[in-house]
Amino acid sequence: MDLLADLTPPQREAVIHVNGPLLVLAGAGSGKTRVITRRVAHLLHKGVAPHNILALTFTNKAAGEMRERIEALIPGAKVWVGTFHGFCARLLRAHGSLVGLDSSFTIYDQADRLRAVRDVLDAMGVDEPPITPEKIEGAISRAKNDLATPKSLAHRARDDRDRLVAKVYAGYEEKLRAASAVDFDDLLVHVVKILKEHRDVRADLDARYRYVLVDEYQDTNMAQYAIVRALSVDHPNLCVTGDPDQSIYGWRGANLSNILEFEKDYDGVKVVKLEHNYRSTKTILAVADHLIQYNVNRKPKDLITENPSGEPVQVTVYARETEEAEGVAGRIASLVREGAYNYSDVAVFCRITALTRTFEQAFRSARIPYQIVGGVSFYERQEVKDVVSFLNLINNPKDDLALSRVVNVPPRGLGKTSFDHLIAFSREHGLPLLEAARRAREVPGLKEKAIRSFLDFVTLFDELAGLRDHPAETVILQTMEKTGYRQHLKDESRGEGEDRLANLEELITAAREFDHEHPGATIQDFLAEITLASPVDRWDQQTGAVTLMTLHAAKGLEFPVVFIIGLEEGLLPHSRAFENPNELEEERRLFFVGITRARKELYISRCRIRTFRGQQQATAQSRFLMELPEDFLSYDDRSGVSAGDSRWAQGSWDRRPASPPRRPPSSSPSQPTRTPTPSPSGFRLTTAAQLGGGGAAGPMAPPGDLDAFRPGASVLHPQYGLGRVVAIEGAGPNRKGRIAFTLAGERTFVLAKSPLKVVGKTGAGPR
DNA sequence: ACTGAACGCTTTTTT
DNA sequence: AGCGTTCAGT
Repeated sequence: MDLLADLTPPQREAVIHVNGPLLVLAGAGSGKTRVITRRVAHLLHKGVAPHNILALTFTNKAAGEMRERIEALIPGAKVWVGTFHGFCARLLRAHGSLVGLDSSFTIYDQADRLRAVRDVLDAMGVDEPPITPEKIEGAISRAKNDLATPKSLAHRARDDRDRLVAKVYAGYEEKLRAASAVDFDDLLVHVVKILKEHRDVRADLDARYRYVLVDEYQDTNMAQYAIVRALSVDHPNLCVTGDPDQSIYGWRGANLSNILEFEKDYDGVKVVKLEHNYRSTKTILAVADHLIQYNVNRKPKDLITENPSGEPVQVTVYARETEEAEGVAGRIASLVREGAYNYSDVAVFCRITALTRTFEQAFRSARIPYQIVGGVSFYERQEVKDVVSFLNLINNPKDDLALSRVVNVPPRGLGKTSFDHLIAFSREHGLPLLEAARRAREVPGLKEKAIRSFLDFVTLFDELAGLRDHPAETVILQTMEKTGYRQHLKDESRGEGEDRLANLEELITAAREFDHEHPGATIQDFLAEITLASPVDRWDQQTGAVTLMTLHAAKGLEFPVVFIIGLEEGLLPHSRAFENPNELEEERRLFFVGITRARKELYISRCRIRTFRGQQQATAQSRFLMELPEDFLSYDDRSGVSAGDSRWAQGSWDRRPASPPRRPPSSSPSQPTRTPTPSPSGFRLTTAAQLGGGGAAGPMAPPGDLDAFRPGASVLHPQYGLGRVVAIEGAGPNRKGRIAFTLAGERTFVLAKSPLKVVGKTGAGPR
């Protein structure tokens, strides 16, 4: 076929570019994937050898898609397409020894790393860390993404917490090294180290991967940048594609300047801009474009489409989240009933996974087929993890974390005490736990019964370890039999055992498929595959079901009909982003990504009351709602509070910023981004209890002045100064208010007992 | 050593 | 609210 015939001039430019660095700035829906795959095909046509091409993506799903499309253009092309992490894992199997890594290293997932951090804290004798293990783990991860070592971290530590983090980081590294394990970040970091310290290896790889392509370049972090950079020194035929407006992984260390500075970084960069959108209606695009212009830190970009105008974007307000879910379900049902769409044409996006639960229920009772992407991954389920841990131990006998997980599964009488003795012994002799268990007789303090159990375990292990080089399916089946795990689940008194066995059956199926697709592969390969798999990878557009996923997971996908739910302050934008303008802009980009997934119809909703962590809370509408262009919206308040009073129904839209968003870059602090959030106007009933029909038990609350504290209201505190009500928690006289102070951050007060004064209502009231 | 109960914390997002 | 971790009882 002619690779160029159906391309626009800019697309063609990108496709036919062969040598030298190339930056493709691709707006949402501009046919980016198509351009990349065509370019690969073009390179191959020009005589570039397939093994000289390396295409890197962020998710396996994106990689799979790209591989498929290249395969369709050039059947049998052996181009390496994969994720950064997968690529690095493979590289480390071959070159890991350069950084002291066995080729059989284990890859730790998030749960493993947390476990490891806890163990280190334990070993350090820190009973009550001043920061949570999660935070420490996060700090370590961030450090790694920035290529910081424990030493450099210790060096720039400012306070005790920093020092603790640095110390735990050091202990953590040592623990992983001893266990011959790497975490997700290490996969990248170790490769960076190799590339930096071994010029010959770097040069070889640079020459080998003569043509490198990186997708979603705006989401690369320092480590990923360093890898790409090192592979493009002698042969800078690097093609990166991305869209700064779709950068949504800053929290994970993504560095936007990688893409913004690309032109300065490489010599003679060719830049191609793809601004033509082939996906969405004019209306949807206008809404997205209008919104994203509120970002100050941004390069202007046009989004053009010749698609039809389409329907207005519908914004709906519901009373509470159950109604939001039912409303969406009802809408989907009628869309499908009318025959315009299939279930698989529809997606529902939310900011956080926790919100999917309500929708699950609503879909179930409306008999709408759905699939949830994200949440607890299949491979994180306990029973799956147990079996997988055993596989990990077989593959890497030094993996202490894996051993501690399975040594007493099913229960064989090894409790904490015995295990502690074993740990002490292993520490003293510098042995992996498995070796310590082998010498259980020498371990001081062990009871005869425990000794025997440990030895039995080792015998069992040895037996299974003999299967190391067998196909994954065989090893799993044998493990389940010989350990008695299958029997153990069968015996489980409650019905849960059935489900768990079913999950393990699924694991076996996955292994069988893997064995089939990768003849000659070992459990090591299987383990790497499943550890690096993400929930999104299992998602399938063609299942005839509505898709329910987070906004993050939605990147790179498209659907004819999209619902974005929970447009509330604290949710989107997420409360953790409130204080940081950059994070706030990232939230806006996240919303932007969601909007631009939609091809034909877009529905946006929020509710006035949301139950979160068991608490009912009145919500404030998202500030982003006011940044959408009114002309392209149709607004529907179904929360009931406005019934019969049209003034209220319009209210929410009275408070939008009067000025158009296109503004000089140096606009005053009163620019739209900083506009204080209006309260949910038209919301006469202030507390959750009142709106819910006074459902809360207890004495009637004397409404009094407390009702003046509504989300959005401005308040004054004698000490903390000016603030804004973010949320009201609970109802009645003891209700609490969460106040975001301009200077003092967020604090919570029992309103009746606080010296807070309402000084003004930002929200629209009846005039 | 194992079981059930209280406790406390949380995840925003993911390779 | 739900979950996992820790605690108390047998």
